[in-house]
Amino acid sequence: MKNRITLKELARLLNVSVSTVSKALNDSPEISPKTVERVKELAALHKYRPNPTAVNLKSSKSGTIGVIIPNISNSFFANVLSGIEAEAQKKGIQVMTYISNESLEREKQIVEHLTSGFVDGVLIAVAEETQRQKNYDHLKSIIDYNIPVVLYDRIDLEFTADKVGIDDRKVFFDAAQLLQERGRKKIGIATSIHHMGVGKERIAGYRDALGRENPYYIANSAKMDSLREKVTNLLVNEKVDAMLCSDYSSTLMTYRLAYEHGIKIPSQLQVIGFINGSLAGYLTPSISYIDQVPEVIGAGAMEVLLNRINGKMEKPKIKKIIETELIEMESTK
Amino acid sequence: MKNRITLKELARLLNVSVSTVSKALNDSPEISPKTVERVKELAALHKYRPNPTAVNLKSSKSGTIGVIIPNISNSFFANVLSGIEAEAQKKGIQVMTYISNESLEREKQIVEHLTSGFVDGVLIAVAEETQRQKNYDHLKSIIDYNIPVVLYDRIDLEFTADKVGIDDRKVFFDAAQLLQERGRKKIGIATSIHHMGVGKERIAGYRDALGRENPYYIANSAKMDSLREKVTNLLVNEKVDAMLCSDYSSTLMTYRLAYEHGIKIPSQLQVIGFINGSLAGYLTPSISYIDQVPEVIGAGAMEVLLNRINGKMEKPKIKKIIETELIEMESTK
DNA sequence: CTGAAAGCGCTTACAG
DNA sequence: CTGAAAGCGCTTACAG
Repeated sequence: MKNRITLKELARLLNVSVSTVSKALNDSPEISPKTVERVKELAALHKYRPNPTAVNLKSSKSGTIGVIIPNISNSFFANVLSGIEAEAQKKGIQVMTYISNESLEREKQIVEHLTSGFVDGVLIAVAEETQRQKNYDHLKSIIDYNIPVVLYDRIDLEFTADKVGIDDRKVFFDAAQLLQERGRKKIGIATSIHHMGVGKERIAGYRDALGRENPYYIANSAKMDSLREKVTNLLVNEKVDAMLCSDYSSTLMTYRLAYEHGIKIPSQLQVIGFINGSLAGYLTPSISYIDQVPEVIGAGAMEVLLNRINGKMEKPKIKKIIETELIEMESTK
Repeated sequence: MKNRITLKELARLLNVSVSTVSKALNDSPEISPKTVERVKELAALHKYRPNPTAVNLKSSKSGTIGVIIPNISNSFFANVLSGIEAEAQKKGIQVMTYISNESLEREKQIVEHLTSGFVDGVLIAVAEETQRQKNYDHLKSIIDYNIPVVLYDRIDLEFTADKVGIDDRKVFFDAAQLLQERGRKKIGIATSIHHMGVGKERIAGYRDALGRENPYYIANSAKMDSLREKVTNLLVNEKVDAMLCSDYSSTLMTYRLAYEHGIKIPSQLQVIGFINGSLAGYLTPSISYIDQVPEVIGAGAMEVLLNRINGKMEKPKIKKIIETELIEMESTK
């Protein structure tokens, strides 16, 4: 058992005061070069590292941020976390991870924790239930405690905070247009997130592209059974010739249903999905997808948060839009 | 701006000492019921919560554990994290997440951080590079600092610590046997993790099942291009009639290559993969897979770690094996 | 250039 | 039953 050495112990061994040791290690100009050298040498020998808890207590900073993730099974969020963590590592920040599982109750508990002083800032994608109920009081309480909050990805909601995400409306507008350019006449949309802000924006983008004269084909449900039914209806009865899928589940389900009903992709049905790149290329056929660049969103959110923490930003909240890319693969060719 | 209220402030408002307030809030029998009530009332009014950093400093515990994840894009690890986080939440423990990206260098940096006193314990799945180089010195250093370490999932390596994972050898033995029972004669294996302990065990299980008399068909490479070539060779030239895939990438790649070469699943080729359940059912055809119950592994590892931290376990290190299940779907029927 | 003192927000052994 | 004091491991304004 190695016991971590403290300043006090170092001071005793060197026959100087604790203050001197502390200053020497922090390169204070007050201390003579000779002493600095002696101190640093011994510190290195004993592999001294300051106790982070003590430093935090003094500075009333924790060097830690909290990240709230709605659903880690969704690889999009896993990759956002990856971007956050990479950026944190560069800046020497620790990341506390919390998973809300889309639950308002759980989100409240997490926030309760966070406001007790664990973290210097919070990154959050608001849970589905929270958005459905439009209950943002707990989020306000974070801000009341003077802890900066940045919303990532799920940014289309009526809550004032810094936001980092994509332009959901434009992305879907562009995607629908691409399908039109490919000669598709009956374009449907599948979504399990239509009751969330981002979901609504995506549908709005789809409508914008189709225009008033064309009928809309919308399969929307957060319940998988019901979504399955609605998508099947679009594919089999309405015989749409293209599908736009707004999220991971609806993308995979659309693919699966086309397979089950013997509908050929892309000849009979073109598909654009929201799915991560590594999976997109493996699907059969490979699927055209919108690369949401999750790592970039994560890193961007982290950057905004750090600027906010360090007081480097103007008062008004900002909205940072990350550019996405539509990657064409077999499903639209 | 709400400033967090402190014990001192509370004491001032109540005209008692800080000690009294502290004891009252901690239900010390020393304090009169009346005082306890007064104190608690005011504390509740001001939503007092103890500063965790100060409490940590006193107790020299952080109530935090560190989790090192090799690769978060792999949904298996994302789900393990989910299990860890859920268990942590129950026990009131915070989780610091670190992603090694399979890099030894990064893993060393993370450990450097962890040993400076941030955490009470560490959960780790050792990075690929680390295992390849068998360089475990940094892990030993965690233990030297008296911080308990539990290895999860990647447990077949020569490093003594508590371990929680699955019986990789048996799982693959059983899977290969199932394919034999289904009448398959030429069973191949695809793996991108053959140089890791778990990968070796899986191949060993496959060999055990085939026995000495049958030829082995092994496609192994950590490089995707090279793996693609080797799997193609098994499928097209060797004409294997079943494939066992040891990990996420090799599973998806095998499926994709069968599709590209017009090989029908399951009639011409039966496949068993390592992939998460939600994806397995959506693939076309749906794929039989080994459910590694990642959440259970995460929760189990957390439990062992907490017991270790609280000194509730005997000296010798333990190995906890989690039961898996083979879920049959269309690809083996 | 060095050190004693105060303090970050708590807990707890000790005295009264 | 209450409070003063010491201490967890640091930093820093102040004195010398």
